[in-house]
Amino acid sequence: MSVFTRVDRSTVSDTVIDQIMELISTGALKSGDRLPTEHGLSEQLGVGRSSVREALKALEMLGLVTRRKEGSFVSAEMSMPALTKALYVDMLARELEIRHLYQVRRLLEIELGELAVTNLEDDDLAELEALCVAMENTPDTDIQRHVRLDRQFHRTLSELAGNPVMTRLWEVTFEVLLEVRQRIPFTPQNIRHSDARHRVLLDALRERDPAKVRQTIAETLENGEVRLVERLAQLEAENDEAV
Amino acid sequence: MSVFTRVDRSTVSDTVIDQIMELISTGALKSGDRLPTEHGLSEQLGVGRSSVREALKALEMLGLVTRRKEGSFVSAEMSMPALTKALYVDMLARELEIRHLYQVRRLLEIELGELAVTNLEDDDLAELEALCVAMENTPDTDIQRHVRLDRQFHRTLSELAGNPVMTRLWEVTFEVLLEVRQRIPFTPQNIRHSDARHRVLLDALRERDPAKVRQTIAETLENGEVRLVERLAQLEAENDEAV
DNA sequence: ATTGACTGATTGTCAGACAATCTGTGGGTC
DNA sequence: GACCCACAGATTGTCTGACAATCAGTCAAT
Repeated sequence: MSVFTRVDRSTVSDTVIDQIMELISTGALKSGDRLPTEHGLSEQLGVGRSSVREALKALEMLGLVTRRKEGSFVSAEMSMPALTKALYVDMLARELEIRHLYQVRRLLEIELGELAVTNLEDDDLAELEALCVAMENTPDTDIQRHVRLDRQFHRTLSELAGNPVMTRLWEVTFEVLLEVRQRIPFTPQNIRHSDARHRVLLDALRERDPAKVRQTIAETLENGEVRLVERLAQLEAENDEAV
Repeated sequence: MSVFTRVDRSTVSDTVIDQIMELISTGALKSGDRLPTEHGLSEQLGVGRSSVREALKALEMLGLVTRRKEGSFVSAEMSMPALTKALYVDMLARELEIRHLYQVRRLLEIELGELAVTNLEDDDLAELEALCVAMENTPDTDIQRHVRLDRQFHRTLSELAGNPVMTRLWEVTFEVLLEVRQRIPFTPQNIRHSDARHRVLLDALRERDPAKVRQTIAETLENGEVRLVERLAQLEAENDEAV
C-alpha cells in the first residue's frame, strides 16, 4: 500500500513488528518505557489498528512487550511464560523424552554452578544458607513454597555465574520441567531428599571447590532423573490399567 | 506467578491460544495438519475473527503454527525465527556481551559433539566429509554458501547426538550469533581457517575419540571467540573515529 | 487532605467490507 | 489422453467503524 509494497510475503503486521524491534534494539525505546497507544501507532505508522494489535500480540509472545489495560510497555524483565508453554506443548506433541530435557538442564546447571564458585562472596553463601533453612522448614504439605524456594536457590546461583544468556536458558528448561511435574504429585520423600542434596551442594560451595560442586550437582540430577522417569513409568502403568 | 497472570487478564485471544495448544498437545492436531479457516475457527469457538487472527499470530511467533496464503498449519519443523530475532533484539537492548552467547554455544556444541561420537556411522562420516570438501571448494566471495554449509555440518552433528532439545537450543544460539555477525564482514582468512578447523574436527570424529572431539571443538571456538571480539573492538574503534 | 463521582482515554472485542491471491474446475487445444 | 488457460469460489490480509469494560486523571464535596 505504501512505498514498502514489496513482492515478498512480508505482511504489514510483520513490518510493524520489525519497526518496534528496531526502536527497542537501538535504545529509542528502553526497558519499562510506555509505547504509544494502539491508535497512535496506527496513525504514526499509517496502518490499521488491527495490524498494530497483531504486532503487539506477537511482541508480547516473544517477551519483548508486556500489555496491561493502561497500555503497552517494553518488558522490564525477560520472562517468556508463553515460550515456556510452547516448548512444553511442542514436547508433548513430538513425544520428546524427559531425559532429553533433563540432560540439558544438567549440562547447564553444572556449568552454572561451576562458574558461580569463582564469584562467590560470603553474603551470597549466607543467602543460600537462608534459602536452605527455609526449605528445610517448609512443611510437607506446602509444595508450592518448596518449589519457589528451590527455584530461588538455583536462580541466585545462576546469577552468580555472570552469564545472563545461560541463566535464561536454564530458567526456560527449569520451567518446562516444572510444567511436566505439575502432572506428577510430589511426595514428602522427594522434598526431604531435595533438602539434603541442597545441603550437600551448599557445603561444596563453601569449600569453593569447582570439581566437587560439579560432582554434587551431577549426582543430584542423575538421581532426580532416574526417580522422575520411574515415577512416570509407574503413572503410565496405572493409567493403562485404568483404561 | 503464572497463576497470578492467568487470573489477572484472560483475554479471548489467550483462551483461543490455549485451546489450539491443547489440540496440538493432545495430538488432535498433528504436525503438518491444516487448521480450520479463520472464519471456521471464529464460528466454531464463537469469537470474532480478529481474536482468532491474534491467536494465530501468537502461535506463529511461538513456532507452533506456520501460515501461508492457503491457510494455517501445525508446524512440521522446530524452527523459531521470530524467537531468534527477539533474543537478538533483547541482547542489543540489554547490551549483553557476545562472550556470554559464545560461552553457551561452546558448552552446547562440545556436549553435542561428544554425544555424537557414540552414534557415529560410516555414512555419517561420509556426509560430513562431503560437507567439508564443499566448504573447501567454496570461493572466498560466496560467504552465504559457506555459512550454509557450516551450519549444515554442525546440524548433522547435532542430530547425531540424539537430543532434539539440546539441538534446538544450539540452533537458536547459532542463529543469534549469525545475526550478530551480519554486521561484521567475514574475511577470506576467516573462511579458510574455518575449513582447516572442520578438517581437524572431522579427523577427531573418525578416530571416535570423545576427548579429542571435545578438545578440538573447544579450541576452535575459543579461538573464534577471541578473533570475533577483537574484530568487534576494532570496528567499534573505527566507528568512534568516524564520529 | 481524603473521598467519591464524573469524564475522557484506552483496550478488548466484534462485524462488515474490500483487494489480492490461492485452489480447483472446466473447457478448449494439441 | 495430456496440457494450458480462464473463470469462479474460497481464504487471507487489511482497514474501518462500532461498542462495552476498564483505567487514569480531574474536580467537587466532605
